Amino acid sequence: MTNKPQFTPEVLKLANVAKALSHPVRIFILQKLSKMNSCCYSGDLVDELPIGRSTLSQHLKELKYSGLIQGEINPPYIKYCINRKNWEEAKLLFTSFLNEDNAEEISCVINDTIRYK
Amino acid sequence: MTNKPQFTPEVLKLANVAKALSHPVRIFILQKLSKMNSCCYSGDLVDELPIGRSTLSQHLKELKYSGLIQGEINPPYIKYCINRKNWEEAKLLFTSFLNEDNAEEISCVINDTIRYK
DNA sequence: AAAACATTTCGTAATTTTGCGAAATATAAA
DNA sequence: TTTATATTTCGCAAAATTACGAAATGTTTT
Repeated sequence: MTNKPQFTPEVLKLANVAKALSHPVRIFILQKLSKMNSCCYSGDLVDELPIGRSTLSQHLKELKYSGLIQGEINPPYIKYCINRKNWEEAKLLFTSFLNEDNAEEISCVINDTIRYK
Repeated sequence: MTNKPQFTPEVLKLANVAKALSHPVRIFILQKLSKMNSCCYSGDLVDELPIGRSTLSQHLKELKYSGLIQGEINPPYIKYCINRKNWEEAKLLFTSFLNEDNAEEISCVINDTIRYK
């Protein structure tokens, strides 16, 4: 009879982002792509990573699925870039999670603008 | 022939912390414990989570293994608290990773317009 | 049209993760 | 000493993750 509680959407989102970041290959890719105006091709990345092409492709697929990156088809290449909107959202989520212990200033986002109370 | 590169210790550490955070149960626990002076008993947590006791115990074990929490034996209870030192280190690692995009651009795309139409 | 190229998808295998209930451990209370 | 309590460990099963090479897809170049 004791109803088991559900996770809040925020907790679920955080866990999903963390899962996307939970492999060295994916950390490496995001570290690269998150830098300003940086985009990459799968073929460039594979030379910098200790994995094969098809495995890299799977990691890129996962990052795409998580929304953190996007692939722009530019035949016969695919140009991968960070998805700025989702990346910023993930950053915000994580930053507030990591600083919940010492937050004294409350911030909120309205219409994509960060406002401080 | 082409020597495959290794991951830097920083990338490996980040991936490990992210893995520790990659499950809603573990996010929930850390969210709780990271608040100032907050500690919990396994029995308190299980009522707030949609999993059984033995499963919770496994998640706690994993968080302990990752170094983010610690368990103080307080018979017959075990009091779980954040490991402040490691938590702060993880926060620092993550914060700088998430804000690397403000750093200098390193792009692997050169002469995009010339090479690709 | 054929060959070369960039990348993904498929099929498969090994390993890890997640979850549960039962049993074990260890202490406290009766 | 028996019983109750708090928690973990064990044994198991289902599902997910990671990795690879081969084959497939689609685009250029020759």
